[in-house]
Amino acid sequence: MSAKKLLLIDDDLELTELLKEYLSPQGYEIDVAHDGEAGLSLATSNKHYDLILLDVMLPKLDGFEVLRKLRTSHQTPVLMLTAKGDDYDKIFGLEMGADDYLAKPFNHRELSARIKALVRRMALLPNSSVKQNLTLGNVELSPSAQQVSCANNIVELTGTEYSILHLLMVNQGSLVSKEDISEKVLGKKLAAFDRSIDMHVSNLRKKLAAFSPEEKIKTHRGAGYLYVVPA
Amino acid sequence: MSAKKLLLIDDDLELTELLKEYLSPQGYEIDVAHDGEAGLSLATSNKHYDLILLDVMLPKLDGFEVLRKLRTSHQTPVLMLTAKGDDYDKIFGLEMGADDYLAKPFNHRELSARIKALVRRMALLPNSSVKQNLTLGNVELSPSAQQVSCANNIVELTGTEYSILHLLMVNQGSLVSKEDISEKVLGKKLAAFDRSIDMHVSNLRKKLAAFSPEEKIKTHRGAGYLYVVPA
DNA sequence: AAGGGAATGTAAAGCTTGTGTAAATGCACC
DNA sequence: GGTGCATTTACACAAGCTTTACATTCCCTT
Repeated sequence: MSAKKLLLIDDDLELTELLKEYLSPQGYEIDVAHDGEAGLSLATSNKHYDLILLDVMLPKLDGFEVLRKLRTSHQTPVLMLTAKGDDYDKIFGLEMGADDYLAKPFNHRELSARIKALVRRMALLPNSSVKQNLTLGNVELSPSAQQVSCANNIVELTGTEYSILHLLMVNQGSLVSKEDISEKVLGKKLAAFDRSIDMHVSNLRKKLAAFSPEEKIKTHRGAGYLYVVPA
Repeated sequence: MSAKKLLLIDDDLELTELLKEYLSPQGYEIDVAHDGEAGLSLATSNKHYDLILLDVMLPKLDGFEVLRKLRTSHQTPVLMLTAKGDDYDKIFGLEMGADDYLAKPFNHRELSARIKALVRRMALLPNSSVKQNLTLGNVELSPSAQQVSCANNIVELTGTEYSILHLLMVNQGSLVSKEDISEKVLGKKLAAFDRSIDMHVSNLRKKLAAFSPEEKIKTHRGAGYLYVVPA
């Protein structure tokens, strides 16, 4: 198991130094950003952090904003930190997609335990360590670049289209319901008469068909979609 | 997506009732156990909870013990609750494999938010249910894809046809009445002069016959249908 | 053995509903 | 205000479930 990479986003220089010194010996690699913009840019870089520690009070872009923007493209676990022990803040952060929340001042051993719990849990996820390319037929999907090529042509996909294709390809040969797609890709329950998944699939098919005629995403009426690998 | 199943293990009857009433309307199915042994036994049953809420102070088997034993076989996410807000307890729980820790008395909205965060994160796991294929003779039925192949040809079936075939194959060698088929597949009682089951069976036979001549679905006049596997 | 009625087989028509997709709208970001 | 993407709206279409209609088969009765 390689060292886990953490990103610490906090403007308190004293605290970041302290945490760095405290966590490094525990086998973590730690990068630090001191404002929201720098943090977001690191978080969305190709460094692939295992966990982000995010302060709420930040210059340039506050913690909630960083989280919101991050979640439009990344699912990296986030542990939020805050000076305010305020319940409302906690709830807000968690609902926005944070995985945990700790109020300052915190017991450093509790922080360490919570980091460990999150990292441990994430390690159970598939592909968390190695993001390898996924090739099926003439479609190749590279998670590191969030890019797809089909018959050696680069296909320009939006983030959502990419995520749907990824989900379908990972579950290749198995049916994936629209409910599942909605929850895993859009992060919300599928509402009645919601057609957005259909639209994304439609666009996805159109883009893939431009380079590869054979049908890859099959519809199972009333059940969901299915990615089939051509024999 | 079906409702998330939670298991609440706590001996405080008042609290469990309260939580049940608070969480049920939010779309969770909640089972309750009032001591450690009952809780552990439910947790390790085949109910497959999405999340376990575990009190520390419990009769018969304390929360830490429940967690320790659970973790020898299961990875179900656990959120621990405790009357003591003591940091040492928190750290101990988290290090033992809990995913989160909340001290009583807690803000119910914070609990709700933390449950949501854990469930959301777990939903990113791949579909764990590994459904086994069912093969009889040269007919192979794959539940994950809701697809059937016969003599290695993919047979295009509608959802209803698939369900009927599945039902008949599961009950291979024994008779299945039209009443049963109607109730289990169509979800309604069979009405007099209703011919729709006959139609589905007719279409099913036609599609299977295209790849395999021998008769597979036999009619028992006045009784129902029967899937026979050739000797 | 023959006739008749009831259950079944199935083609075709009817009807409901999910799906494909263009276009409009909304929304955030620049 | 323009761009890019997600979502909603709208409508046509097609899939597939059910009904109808008639042919056929199977028993049961005589």
